[in-house]
Amino acid sequence: MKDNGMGRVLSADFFMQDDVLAISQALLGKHLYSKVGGVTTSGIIVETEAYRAPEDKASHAYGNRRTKRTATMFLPGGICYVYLCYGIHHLFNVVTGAAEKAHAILIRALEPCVGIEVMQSRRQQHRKPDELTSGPGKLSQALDITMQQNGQLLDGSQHIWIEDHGQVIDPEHIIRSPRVGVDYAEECAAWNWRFRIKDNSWTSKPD
DNA sequence: CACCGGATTGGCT
DNA sequence: GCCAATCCGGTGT
Repeated sequence: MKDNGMGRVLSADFFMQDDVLAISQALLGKHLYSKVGGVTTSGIIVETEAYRAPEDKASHAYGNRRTKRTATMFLPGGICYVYLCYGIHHLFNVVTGAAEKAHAILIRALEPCVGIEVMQSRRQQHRKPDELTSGPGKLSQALDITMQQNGQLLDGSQHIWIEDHGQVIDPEHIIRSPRVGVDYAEECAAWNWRFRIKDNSWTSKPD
């Protein structure tokens, strides 16, 4: 366990847990950091979604489908899974569980914390504070997360890591709802695998 | 090798 | 509220 003086970097033990739904909720209130090009930025995780192969039809790895893209998800928990969505947006996921279990958590929204001015400049014309990190594509742009980070370790030795700063989210303050944009996933689309901090203004739209 | 469509966003009607 | 942007993964021929 590494400590930079601010918080504890989450260790492999945390990400290797088997219950991706529990980890998705435990990540709320944790701090996601990026250090790319020597610049540090961070935000508090306020919204997550779980994706769990093989049974989850919304997962890229549904049915344990192994391709060049999904290979990352079959690696041991504690690494980044990044992919390009709609040819434009990089979406950032945390891989969890043991090797060969393709579990992943999409980070959907952050409350900006460190390096807000840098994030604003990366967001260019969309620098309104409430548009900085209130969506999975937005937060990747703000933290400069690209395909370069796909497969990287989250242990603090690379560009992306997650810290525990002691903030605890009361389970009663977590909203559970269906995931966004997975209408194609048939019965899985109704599963309440989206988790948000109640009354937090930084979560993504739609509600 | 052609086709379909997406874990989104922002601009325009 | 509608829809284009823009690339490539996945599937089937």
